[in-house]
Amino acid sequence: MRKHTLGSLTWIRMMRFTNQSNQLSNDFLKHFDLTTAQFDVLIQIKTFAPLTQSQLAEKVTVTQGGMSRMLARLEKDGLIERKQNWKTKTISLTAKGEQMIDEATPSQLQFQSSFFEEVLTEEEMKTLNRLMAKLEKHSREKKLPQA
Amino acid sequence: MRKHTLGSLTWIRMMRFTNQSNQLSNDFLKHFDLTTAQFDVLIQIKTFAPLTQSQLAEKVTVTQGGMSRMLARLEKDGLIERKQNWKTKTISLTAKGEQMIDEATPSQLQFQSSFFEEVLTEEEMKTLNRLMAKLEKHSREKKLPQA
DNA sequence: TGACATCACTTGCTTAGTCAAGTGAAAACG
DNA sequence: CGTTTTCACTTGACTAAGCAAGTGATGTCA
Repeated sequence: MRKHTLGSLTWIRMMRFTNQSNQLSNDFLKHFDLTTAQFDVLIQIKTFAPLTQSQLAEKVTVTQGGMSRMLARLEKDGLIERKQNWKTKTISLTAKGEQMIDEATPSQLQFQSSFFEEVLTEEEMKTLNRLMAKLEKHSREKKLPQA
Repeated sequence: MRKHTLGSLTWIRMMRFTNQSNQLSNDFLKHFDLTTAQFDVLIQIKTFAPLTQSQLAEKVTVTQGGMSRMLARLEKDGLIERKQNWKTKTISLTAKGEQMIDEATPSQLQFQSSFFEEVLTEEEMKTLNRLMAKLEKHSREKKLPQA
């Protein structure tokens, strides 16, 4: 028992790390009345608007149902608008949403980076980024049925 | 705008990757009627029992409230037992829980490893593990008030 | 034109987790 | 002995997400 392979060890560590840093991030974003998940969605909208819910869901790797609820909350808070447009709903930021994300972005990106910059060397960060790119791509492909 | 630093890019990638692989893991564990979160908790109990709820919560980086609920579910499913023991509750696996975790562990660890082994070289995996160890330790320290 | 299929989104039910207020037993103080 | 603190845990209200069934508008085909 306990065949803790290198991979499973790394996996646990990564889970714990993302968990911790996500909580810290939520904490940090409280100034702006945002959560990490909301920030992520808003930044995608800002960057890629106009787009539909399904496109957005795909970008942040969430199900359509999850996205539907998330957007309902953001709409209730007045950060985004959804317009029924032919068969789909087109999503865009409201002025308030725009302002919010612009305000939060610089410090939030800085905050995210700090998790890495405070412990790793420039070289290590590049390596890590490269490895994560590989891993992410692979898991994404694995997720798709059999495309 | 869009000062996407190296760190923030890496962060997003890691988030997406853990998200994806977590879902795949949940999918995989469905054979055993378990979720990733439950598997994680059970394995900790198996390894460190007997222990209290707060100790367990600390190990899997969850709040006490979260742990209370998690254990309530596991108890309802008959996988663990909680005994009021002086002031604290002592947690242990039932026979059913023990059997479940023993059955699931080898393939689940193998599955977790596969995310890495299928894309990275031995050398890269070692590097990644080392970097994650650093990062995890750091974020853990950051999380504690000011200890 | 009417029956059916498809598509984009919503919703009920569930797991998982957060925070903060609440509870109940034991300890410590006076 | 009674009051107050402390501790370990629970619980209510909430965000976030998954799956699967449901809805409603649009397209297709006989």
